[in-house]
Amino acid sequence: MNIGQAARLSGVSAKMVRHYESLGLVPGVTRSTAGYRQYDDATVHTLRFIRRARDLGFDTREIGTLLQLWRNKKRPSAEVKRIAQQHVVDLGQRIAALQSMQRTLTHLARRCHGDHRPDCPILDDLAGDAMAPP
Amino acid sequence: MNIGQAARLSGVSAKMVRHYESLGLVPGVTRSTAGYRQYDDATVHTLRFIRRARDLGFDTREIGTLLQLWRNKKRPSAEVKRIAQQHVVDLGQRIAALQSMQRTLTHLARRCHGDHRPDCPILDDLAGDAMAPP
DNA sequence: CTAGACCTTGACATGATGGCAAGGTCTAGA
DNA sequence: TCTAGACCTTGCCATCATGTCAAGGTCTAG
Repeated sequence: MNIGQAARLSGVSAKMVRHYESLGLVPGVTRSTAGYRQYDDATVHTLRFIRRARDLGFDTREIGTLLQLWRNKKRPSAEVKRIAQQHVVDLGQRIAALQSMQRTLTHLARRCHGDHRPDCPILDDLAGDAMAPP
Repeated sequence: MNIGQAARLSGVSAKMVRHYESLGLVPGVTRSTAGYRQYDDATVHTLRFIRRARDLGFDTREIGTLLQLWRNKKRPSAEVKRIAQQHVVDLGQRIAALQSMQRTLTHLARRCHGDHRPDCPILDDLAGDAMAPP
């Protein structure tokens, strides 16, 4: 099958299929006489794996490692688990950072009148004139 | 003062000071005869404003708007509040997406033995062989 | 034979930031 | 006065995952 169909079946855009190939995540593709990439079900399966891993927030480096482990029938599951747990920690840090921003902004917005008047604790905070706690 | 000192005082790297200038976030800088950018306290104040806004996750477009409002003494605070609240919503969406990933991965990792054996629900999930719920 | 769908490569853009390189300038100390 | 070292300038490249566009080749159904 051609790249378009592989893309449709896997949920990965044709562009990204080529990109993953250039990164070495998908093994060497065979080509038709005209130079078209030819895919089989196994490759589509790999692409779906990549897609799912991306959806879970893994970056391409991590996905490369996961693919190796997936292919290695003698892998120790501990290694997979370690990667997953590290990723859970990373996600937690990113979540915490965003939550901290959100908390601050929510508090500031609550104290802002939000009418035609110009005075605004949000701008005051950004400008560094932090008010004393109430 | 030169760019290095302005950078130190504002917490914005010299590189980014120049970048914000190119984006028009900081007003035209005066130059010394040798071509060095010269800054005053007002500009440092603006740079601190930008830094704080970045720390709260605003992108440069939003920061541009916030700066305009900050400079406009007749601004309606409602407009600032609207931007802040929209940003809170955006943050919420990003947080939710990350939390969803984190939840999924945490569940999968919990079910993974994490020892020398190769079978691993994490890889099974990525490969699409989702197991039926227990 | 041809229109239209599909494929190829390659270049450029995003957004915020870092790094490097080649060259000019300023300042304190010998 | 010379000089080392710190500082400044511009400009280009890289990141990361993804999209878009362009110019050109190929395939297929009518």
